Amino acid sequence: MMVRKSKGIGERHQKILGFIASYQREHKHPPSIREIGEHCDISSTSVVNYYLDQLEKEGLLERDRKISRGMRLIGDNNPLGDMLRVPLMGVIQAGEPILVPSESPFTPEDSVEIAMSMMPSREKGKDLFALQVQGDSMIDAMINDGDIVILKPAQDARNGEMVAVWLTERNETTLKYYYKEKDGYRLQPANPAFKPIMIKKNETIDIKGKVVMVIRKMERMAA
Amino acid sequence: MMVRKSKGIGERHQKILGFIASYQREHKHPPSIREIGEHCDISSTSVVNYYLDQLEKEGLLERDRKISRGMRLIGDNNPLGDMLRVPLMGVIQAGEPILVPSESPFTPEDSVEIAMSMMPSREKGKDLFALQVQGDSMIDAMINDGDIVILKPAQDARNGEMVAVWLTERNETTLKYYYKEKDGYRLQPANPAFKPIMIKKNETIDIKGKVVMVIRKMERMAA
DNA sequence: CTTGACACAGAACAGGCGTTCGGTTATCAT
DNA sequence: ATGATAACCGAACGCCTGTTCTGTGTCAAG
Repeated sequence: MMVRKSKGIGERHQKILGFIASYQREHKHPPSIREIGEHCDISSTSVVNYYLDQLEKEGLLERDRKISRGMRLIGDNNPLGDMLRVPLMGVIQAGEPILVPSESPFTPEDSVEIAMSMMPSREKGKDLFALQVQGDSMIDAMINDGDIVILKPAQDARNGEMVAVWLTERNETTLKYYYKEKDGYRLQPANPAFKPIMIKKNETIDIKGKVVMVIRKMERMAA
Repeated sequence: MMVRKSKGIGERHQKILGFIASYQREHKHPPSIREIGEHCDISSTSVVNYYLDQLEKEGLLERDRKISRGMRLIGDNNPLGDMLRVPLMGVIQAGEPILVPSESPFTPEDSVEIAMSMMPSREKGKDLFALQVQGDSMIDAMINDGDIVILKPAQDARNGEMVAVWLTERNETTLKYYYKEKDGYRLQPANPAFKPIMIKKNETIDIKGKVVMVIRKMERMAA
């Protein structure tokens, strides 16, 4: 028989970690000790328990004693994590006002999953929503056609925050950094190559939300 | 006593769903029927079972019969999901070559969590890595200072793919759309306002990887 | 009033499942 | 050789847990 001298983790440990991960991916709950044994060619539950204890000592696993399937993978092994499901409300484009989920009648055909750990500040509110940018009108905000922007509903903003605004007078939706100034507002593009839009006090701006995150998937591109 | 006429889900159902979600967030495994009962003020396991069956009929829950804690939330209720943990290898900036995780000696001080469902194509390979952009040198790629780019190691690319390249002759790292042409290569910026870089056949380009995704967190901005 | 669906309680049963303990084998340092 | 240690096995014990069955009170329709 194979004998290893108790240092670090061996092939058997790896196999068990891998099995727990794949099992949990499939069933969404951890396996039992006996299930681990079956799939890792260990005929005795006590041996599985033996390995599990070692993995716990190594800090790769945590166990809730006495609780069925009470184990969880730690660190890089853990395939599961908290995530936010953000409803994808539709598209945002220059010519049309964006649709903010005003209370109930929202039907997210699709949704976007974001890892909790990636969320800035503590915008962990459940009222976030996402829009897909259509067209090149947001280039000056460094946002491409097809990008997904995650927004948090808001009516006002603090200086330096990027907001989605509906410019009533200009009949335009845009994403800009917001600055309140003495004679009105300054809407600053993210791209320094573009000039800011100055809004006089008599004009109205309609802040729809704060931009929390921008995601761009690089699928492919037309030639 | 309260009596509801069997249509849809009521307050009790909501409470149970909420408890399962929060329990799973905390323990990383589902609760037992008795645990649900305790926290939802249901004194009999049969009643919990009763509600669980209804939730399953409503399609909000799935159950593995006979299996301890064998339940999972479906759809928007599910707080857990498959995610990829991508190692954050460091920074990418114009003046320096990027460090690609060449096999083993990689020490991801930090990592980035991406929902599996957000991954383009089937780049579900585990060899992805992330870099944080430093400086404004990638503006022409529509990528800001501070953005995080997810890369897939590659030595060559197909037309239309965005790649990270090290331009040996120019001593520069850049992100561009890649096009092979008759007399060399054309590296096209994402921002149409910028001109492409033409690479002659005698110059060498060193493709480091393909850009799979770009993520921008909008924390705040300096005034 | 009767009937029946519905919401719920409680207890008992049976299998699931973690734990424990006595034993066995193989390797290695002394 | 020999004792120590690591890596197993098998079975038994007992709590954990899902399931099932009987029973009760409420409310609305007939």
